[in-house]
Amino acid sequence: MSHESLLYTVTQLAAGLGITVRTLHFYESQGLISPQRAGNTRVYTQRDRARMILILRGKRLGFSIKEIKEYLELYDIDPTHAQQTKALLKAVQSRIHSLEEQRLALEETLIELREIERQATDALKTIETQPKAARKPAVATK
DNA sequence: CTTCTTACA
DNA sequence: TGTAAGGA
Repeated sequence: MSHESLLYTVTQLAAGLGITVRTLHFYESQGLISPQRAGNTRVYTQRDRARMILILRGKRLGFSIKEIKEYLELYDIDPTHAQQTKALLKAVQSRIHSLEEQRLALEETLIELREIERQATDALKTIETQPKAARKPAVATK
């Protein structure tokens, strides 16, 4: 396994992943990655890079740092990846369910807003149609 | 100039 | 996560 030695500096890895150095420091502070150190300077390995790719995907799909961290921890131990795969499936199904609930709530909100929009539009149409003489100002004109 | 930590937004 | 600050 001689390919496990490709190393990166913070700047290189950040650029390669399309993120900032600050982001790498952030995930490290959250315990999701733990790069080696050459003195006090961080040295990232291929493994760190692979983990970051998983982290970024998890974030993109809406998972919390905690959830992503738990998944990565399982990924480390269980070699067969059986346990983490089951956990992943569960988390993914949960996320799908959550998003579907949000979609339902969103659709109901849109229905209500469109109803209000319709009523307001009708009300204005009625008002604008009335002759000026028929309108009664709420406040007397100076 | 690059990197690191700490802290606040 | 961005940004700023201060040190190595």
